[in-house]
Amino acid sequence: MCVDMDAFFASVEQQANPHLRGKPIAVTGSSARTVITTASYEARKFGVKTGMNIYEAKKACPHLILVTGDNEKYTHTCKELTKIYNRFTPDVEVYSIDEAFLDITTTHHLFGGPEAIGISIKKIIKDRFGINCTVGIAPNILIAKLASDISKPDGLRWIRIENVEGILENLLVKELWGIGSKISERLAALGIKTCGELGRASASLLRNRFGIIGETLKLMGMGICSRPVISDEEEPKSIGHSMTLPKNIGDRDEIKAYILKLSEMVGRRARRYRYSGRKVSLTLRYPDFETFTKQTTLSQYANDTHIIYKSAADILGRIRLRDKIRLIGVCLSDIKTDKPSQPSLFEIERRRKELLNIMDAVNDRYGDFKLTWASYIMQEKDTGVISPAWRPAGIRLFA
DNA sequence: TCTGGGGTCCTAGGACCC
DNA sequence: TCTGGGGTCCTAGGACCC
Repeated sequence: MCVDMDAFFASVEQQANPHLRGKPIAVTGSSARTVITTASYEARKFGVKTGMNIYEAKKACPHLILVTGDNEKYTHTCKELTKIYNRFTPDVEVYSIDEAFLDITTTHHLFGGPEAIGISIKKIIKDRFGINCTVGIAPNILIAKLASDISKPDGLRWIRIENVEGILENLLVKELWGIGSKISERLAALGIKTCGELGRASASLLRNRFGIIGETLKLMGMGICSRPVISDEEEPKSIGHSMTLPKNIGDRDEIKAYILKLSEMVGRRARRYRYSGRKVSLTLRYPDFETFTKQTTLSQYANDTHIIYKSAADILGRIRLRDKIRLIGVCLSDIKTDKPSQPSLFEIERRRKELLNIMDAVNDRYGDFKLTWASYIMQEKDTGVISPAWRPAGIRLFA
């Protein structure tokens, strides 16, 4: 079963503020150059879509109401939703903040069958949070996801195994979870437009053109998918932050000030959840949107803001910039959980760790960089205040 | 008042080692 | 009288997802 909230962020905002109900609204980020994150269905009627910039969205719908997103609200709701799913099965995969997979194979009979569970979940969520969701039920995740995608909004659809073939026959491959614009274009070049055609395509042809995923593509066309519901929370593989700058900047010291800011955000999140990483990457985007990433490997696992910052700034130092920069990103990857902190043999190490812990605690409570190193303040002074980025992150690493 | 932010997975090429 | 085969690690880039 796939449970997908309808226009999740927008629905939550409409619930929180009755004035917004029934109106075309869109949730955005907080920075100046933001885009639409979610549009209410009232706004979608006018053509407002996720990813549009504000200018485009306002052009499509002049009386569109813009609401700045509040991630904590959505994360909180997501956690509450997860508890509801868990009443029906322990096998719940919280795939994203607004979407979950439930394996009800062995539990549905306890609740009167799959459809009854879907109806119950929809009702509980509607009663409790006032928001709609769409439920897809199928023999596997791929088709359950499809069932919910094609039944939005406020839908419930059970695709039984005997109906899979018929539904896929004329469905465009792009509609399948995992087939994006590039693959569907390449398939179209082979004369494959529908899932039916994909399922009948030559396996060797697909293998030749797409390598290892060729086989999977054919199976997907046939509606076959063996991906299980992964209810165990997996360890994250990277922790990163990026931000589009209020204005494009070319000054390296200014860029470095943002790198520091982002390094602190990354380091603090890593420390909070006890992760260290061995690779640091810096992503930059030019005004024309060309985007590139360079990374470096550390000699040891680390999560210190200093080390992350220094690595990222070193990378910057090796780059010849051809233009101003519009986006900067810092990411820590190749990460692992820290061992239960074994006290260091060295007094100075111990004191340093303790100091960092205290600084983090203060900053968690009072905000980024309320307590920081004097050397950092000197840098920041040059460039004025840097506002924190709004962050529609996955739900994994929230407190 | 042009185009966000956070992720995962895969491929390919080069350096280096035995 | 032309240069193997097997492997790891590293970096960069791209496709895809929400």
